Amino acid sequence: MAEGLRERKKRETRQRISDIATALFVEHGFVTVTIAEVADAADVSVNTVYNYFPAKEDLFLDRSKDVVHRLSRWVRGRDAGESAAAAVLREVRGEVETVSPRVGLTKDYKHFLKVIHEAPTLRSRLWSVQQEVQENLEAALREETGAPDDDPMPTLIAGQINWLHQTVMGVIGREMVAGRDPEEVSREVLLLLDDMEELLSEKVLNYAVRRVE
Amino acid sequence: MAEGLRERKKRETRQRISDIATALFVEHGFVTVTIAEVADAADVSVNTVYNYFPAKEDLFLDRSKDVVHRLSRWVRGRDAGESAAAAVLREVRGEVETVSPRVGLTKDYKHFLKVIHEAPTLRSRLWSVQQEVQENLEAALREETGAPDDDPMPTLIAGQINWLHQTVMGVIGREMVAGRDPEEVSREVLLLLDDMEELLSEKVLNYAVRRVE
DNA sequence: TGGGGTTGTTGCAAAATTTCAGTGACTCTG
DNA sequence: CAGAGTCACTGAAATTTTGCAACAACCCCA
Repeated sequence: MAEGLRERKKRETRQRISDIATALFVEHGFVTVTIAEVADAADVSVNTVYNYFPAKEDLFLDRSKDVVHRLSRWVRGRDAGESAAAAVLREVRGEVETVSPRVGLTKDYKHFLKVIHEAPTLRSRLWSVQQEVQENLEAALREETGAPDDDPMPTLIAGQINWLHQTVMGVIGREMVAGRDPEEVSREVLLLLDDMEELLSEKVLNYAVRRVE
Repeated sequence: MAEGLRERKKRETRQRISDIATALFVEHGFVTVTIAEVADAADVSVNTVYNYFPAKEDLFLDRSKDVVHRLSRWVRGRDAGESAAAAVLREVRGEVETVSPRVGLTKDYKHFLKVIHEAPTLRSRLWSVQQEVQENLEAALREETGAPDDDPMPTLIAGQINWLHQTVMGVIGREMVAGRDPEEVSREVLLLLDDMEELLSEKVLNYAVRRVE
């Protein structure tokens, strides 16, 4: 099962292109940097870039793709006796408390978001990533609870949990772009999370509780 | 204040382009139809099309733009003694009960959604419209309640209400694309709305209640 | 170890989207 | 009615994106 040279090179090339592109975008902006420039800097042809990334936006959002499975992963990993929403709350609080870059609590996240902010097509794509997160979560909930296909509850709960996550990411983004201090934002968001938990109904907070053995 | 010949022609041209484009997209799909074909059919130059619409997607989503103010309008028009969420629930139920095309309960909505479904860039753009709806609602809530800028509550409530709306539109879309009967979907969605109302906390249901004179 | 199939890469070319600067008709003001 | 300004429209160019055929590096198996 050892990975061949071919596959490694492929992965390396892809990563290199994405990294170089991201760096260029952060420095000069998304619209100004052309695909040709990216290809030049990465020392590949333009076609090779398109071989890995369907569109220009994918060059920048490639790393955001791991967020897609975050919520479903957290839910699947919930403790015994813990509900889906409770698990997500716990995990989010953990990330926020530790001022983790994974939730954007880092100085340079600002530059990242700035690129997205000034490129409408990128912003659109980011929202559709959020949508993927929710669809993914819904599937996980349906699987974990064994709810039938016509049961709307997984859809609804996924929406509620996604609201939680999306709002937190949104607020963090807004504050970081404003140049706030990560530690400070962390403290504020923890308070916000308390507010949000209070806004969730008991039905949401008690959905998909993992059976205690 | 009479509208000059210039402005009328302008509006007419814009509308004509959008209409023709939409018809072509519905018939042949979004990717297949080229801007040049749209321009030809509308008897204008390609550049004129771009004069009115910043990007190809805007040709199709132009009519969806009035959805942006829907939630904020409903909230601003809430009855005395009625909360923001209650007003939205009431209005949505009204639209669904009357099997209104405004919420997509119509046979030909299917073709409309099909165009969006098979064009990733269009789908992205649609999500960002939803986002605009929420931002708009948040602003309305902040204005109506007079909440200070650092009060997170309007953001949170807007998110909750937007969840309501977005989920309803999503379910309707899904069912209509599946070829379901509008009347039938209407009945189902009314039940769904009851489920959703039960999932909303009292805090949400009682936010921004209009003072009784 | 060598050959045949697979596959990533590339150059070339074309189609389509999108941007830009100019032009001419219309409008408004004095 | 003269002149300045505005604005829709146009032609040309830049950029993104797709398609195809060729090439070379890698992988697998005899």
